[in-house]
Amino acid sequence: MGVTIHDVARAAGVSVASASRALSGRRKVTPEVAERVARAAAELGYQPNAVAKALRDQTTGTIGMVVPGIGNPFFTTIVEAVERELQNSGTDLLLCSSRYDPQVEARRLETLLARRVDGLIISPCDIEASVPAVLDAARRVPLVQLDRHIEGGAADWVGVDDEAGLVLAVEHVIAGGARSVVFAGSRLVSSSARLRLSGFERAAARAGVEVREPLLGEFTLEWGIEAGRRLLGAGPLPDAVVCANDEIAVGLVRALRFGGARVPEDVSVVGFDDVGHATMCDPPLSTVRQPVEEMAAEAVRLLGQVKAADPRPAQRIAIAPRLVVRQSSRPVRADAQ
Amino acid sequence: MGVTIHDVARAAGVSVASASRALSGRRKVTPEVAERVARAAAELGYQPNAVAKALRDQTTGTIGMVVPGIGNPFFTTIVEAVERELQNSGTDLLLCSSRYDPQVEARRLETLLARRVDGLIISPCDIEASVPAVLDAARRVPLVQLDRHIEGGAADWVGVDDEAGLVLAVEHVIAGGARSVVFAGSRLVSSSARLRLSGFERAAARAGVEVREPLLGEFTLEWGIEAGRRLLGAGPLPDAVVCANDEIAVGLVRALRFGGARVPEDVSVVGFDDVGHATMCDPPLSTVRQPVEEMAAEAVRLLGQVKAADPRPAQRIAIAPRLVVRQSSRPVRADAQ
DNA sequence: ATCGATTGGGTAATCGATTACCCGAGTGCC
DNA sequence: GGCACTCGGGTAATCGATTACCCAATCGAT
Repeated sequence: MGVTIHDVARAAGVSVASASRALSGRRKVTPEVAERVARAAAELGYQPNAVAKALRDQTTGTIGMVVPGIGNPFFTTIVEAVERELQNSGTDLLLCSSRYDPQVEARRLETLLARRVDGLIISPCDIEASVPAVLDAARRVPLVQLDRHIEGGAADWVGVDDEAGLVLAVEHVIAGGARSVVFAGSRLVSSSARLRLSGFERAAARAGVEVREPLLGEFTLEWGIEAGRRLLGAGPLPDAVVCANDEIAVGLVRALRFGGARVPEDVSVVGFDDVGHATMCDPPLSTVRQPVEEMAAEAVRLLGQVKAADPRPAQRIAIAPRLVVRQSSRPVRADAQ
Repeated sequence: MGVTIHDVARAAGVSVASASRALSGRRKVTPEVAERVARAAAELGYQPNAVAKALRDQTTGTIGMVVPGIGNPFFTTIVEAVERELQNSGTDLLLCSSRYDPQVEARRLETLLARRVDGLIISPCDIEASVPAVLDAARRVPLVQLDRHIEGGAADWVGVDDEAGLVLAVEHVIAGGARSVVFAGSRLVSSSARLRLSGFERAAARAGVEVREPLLGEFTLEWGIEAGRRLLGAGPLPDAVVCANDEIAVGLVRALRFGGARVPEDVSVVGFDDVGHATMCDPPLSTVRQPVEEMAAEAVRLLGQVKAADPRPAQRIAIAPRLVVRQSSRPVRADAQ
């Protein structure tokens, strides 16, 4: 363990400078030297020490990513997309989970900064509580928020247009004939949770349909099941339930069916995200697709342009979502509208 | 950006040695010096450079983990468990996905080694093709295999006793009255895939029941659905299907029900893993539970003991799985056996 | 008073790779 | 032949934190 460039240089009978130059090709050496160094490196199994290189170059070839949790399939999908995107540029990803806890999130950011990552991509777990840690990090290193963001708009962000997505979903169920709608989402702790609710409310109000009290819990299958139970226990069902993500929608459909309701005949259900198993549940879920690949590519591209403590105004790139109609919502009626 | 210990020392009016000692507490300094250094560090917002520290100490406080993919809920669960386990010792996790590709896996190992991780935890994607990269890595740094492993037994391993788990599952469905059984698993590219099949075959042969041709594909929901379709298209259903993981089982149940078969009345279905949504599908899935927390704890503990190129024989720690009976399998009949 | 030990602080080496800087040899041109 | 360049190689500084080593001051004991 621990073959250094000095060992290679000695074995090749040249100076460390020549060895380094031969290996990196950043300055010319005679073919003779190049040959000897290459042979020595191969024989000794030399592998450059990335730590030393990072110290000298003041750059680690690493970017840090912090997401609320990797249990949620949306985040695993976006992590994979970011990793794929980075691979092209030879940078590695240090992945951390904040476990939906702003304190853990702040600690993870600290250690990523101590490890001198070249940049950060973060989906802040809490729209308010995450503010100080995120702004502090953005002051020290290029940072881009992906999907979720903190309030105030002071840091760059790439994500889907949450409000527009919910408008699509609401207009779709109304076009299918729904006269009463309800929103099943998450407590309003994240930007996604808030914007999706407000998009829902705006579209529903504009359409003039009956709007029930929203059901707010977690972004999980469990909460979807619970929300379905509550709907069943609260008198006549609404015509449509619009959910803040697919997990909730899948759980909700399951609970409604278990309680004897038919989907979509009695109730239309629409999800959000279109990752994971939306195509493979029963019935296949109508949902709003987030363009995950595009978001990841855009985040990486933007990260390359951002500088730490950038004085220029923060960019906010909202990518348009797309409605994907499957079988959990009633088809659009010819006489609608 | 870039406050160094020299800056702190200058601001405090002491040498870098004193500053370092005051901050680390590894040698005594006068209260006066301690106070001035602490104040200077706080005022300047000093944060030690982990890269420089790693170079000097020859240890990075980081361990690398390579799993086949984070789309599979079993791996996300085990990653989370390992991360929790490591957090206590203050070490960070560099997580990589091999995407089920031995070449990608080898490259990821290379970069983790270049970054001088203090250890590696790996679930090798291919029982044969992963051999050279894993053995090479084990020669250079402490390495523990978790869950999957390479053939030959040359590297340490922690996991569940796959064969024993399948025996539990088979004996359970037979106790429930099954006279014909089939295995739905994955192509035999990983140790898990092979051992689970062999456990199945051994138990079924011993019980003397009819054994159909196994269905081998991927560890995914999609493959479970496909496997279910194939069963439906191949004449009379077997009494029981034992699956290599829960994803397959959930997909298979869905396909069978869609095709009109009743679970568990017509067919018993048993999964493996008991992570993710086994409790929340319909019907709740009977499965073999992997003690993920315990496996993660054991892997981290073992990693602390392993040395690179350890001459002592490799350890193989197989933790006993536990059968969890829910509603996808017929209950054990009083008259059985 | 003197000697040895202890205490606390400073200087500089160290980790490994890169590269600024310097130097000698060779080349081309007048 | 002499001058200006180019080319390729070597020496040592650099990145930042830690610590081996050294030194001065103080204290206690004889």
